[in-house]
Amino acid sequence: MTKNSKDLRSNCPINFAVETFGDKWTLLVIRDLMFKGKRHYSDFLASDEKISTNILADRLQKLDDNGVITKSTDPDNASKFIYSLTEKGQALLPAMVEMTAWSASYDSLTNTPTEFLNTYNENKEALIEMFKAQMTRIL
Amino acid sequence: MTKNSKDLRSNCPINFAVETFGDKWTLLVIRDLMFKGKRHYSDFLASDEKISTNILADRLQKLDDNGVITKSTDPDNASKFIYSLTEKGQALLPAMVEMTAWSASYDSLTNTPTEFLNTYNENKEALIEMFKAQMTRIL
DNA sequence: GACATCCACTTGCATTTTACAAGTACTCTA
DNA sequence: TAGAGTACTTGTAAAATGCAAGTGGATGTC
Repeated sequence: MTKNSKDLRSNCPINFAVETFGDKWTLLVIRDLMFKGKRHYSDFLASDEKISTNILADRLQKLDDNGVITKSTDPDNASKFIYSLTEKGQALLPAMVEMTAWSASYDSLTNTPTEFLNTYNENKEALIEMFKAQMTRIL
Repeated sequence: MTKNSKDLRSNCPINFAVETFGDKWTLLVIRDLMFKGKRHYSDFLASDEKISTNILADRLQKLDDNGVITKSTDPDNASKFIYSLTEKGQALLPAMVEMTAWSASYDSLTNTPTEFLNTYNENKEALIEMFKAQMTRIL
């Protein structure tokens, strides 16, 4: 098996998505990068869902392998690394917004601000553009 | 723990999505219902990714528990069951379309028709409406 | 009305993945 | 140069998954 042979179960796009982020943790890391401005290993560890350190290390490695994030040394502190979304990772924004809208609609306990759904319903594309601009500022 | 206590790791909408369909199989079942017109247990078993029967039974049960699908007896054959998407399940369509568009853009081996991305880029909402109409016809 | 078949599972068990706790190597800070 | 911080790795128990086989209630066939 060569490095580029991904050996997926099928070439269905939904399966590609599942094989990239279909587990209990990967989307939470992407969320932290995309919406919460987290960049350092310890930032992800500190998230509410309490990812364990070995799983975090594994997921960051896989996201890097899959070209969704990149890892670089922090210019402000050589003992730290900065993780950030690649263009491929940033391109998940519309999917993330749709998942958020779905959960906000069906989870009675959601912490999503009501303004999110309002804006989503009024002008979905504007909402996505707003997050895109925010993401660009963060990265 | 009562029946309605879901005991989620957090109330973040992305986490709600992850806890609903964040595993290697659930989205594939939803895909089969949403885009492939599959309805019977044996249809899901026959999908390319080769889900095993105990996992399928488990995922169908969980999707039912979570109100994403319903199970009813097939009027044409009393020994068969029909699984179908609830309104909550159908509401995942925009997220599924976005995931498909993402995979179609970044998976060089994708089997997504090129027409999908063309239509997506030209008029995303029309694409979603088209699939919504197709879904209504299927169900 | 017995008998095989179909369908939707369930069960048992080996393998893989995940969770939790502890430890390590490298870097920065005083 | 001692101590703290950061990003991991390692060990191991628990849980989830994969695979093969079995079960029980219709259904169809003679």
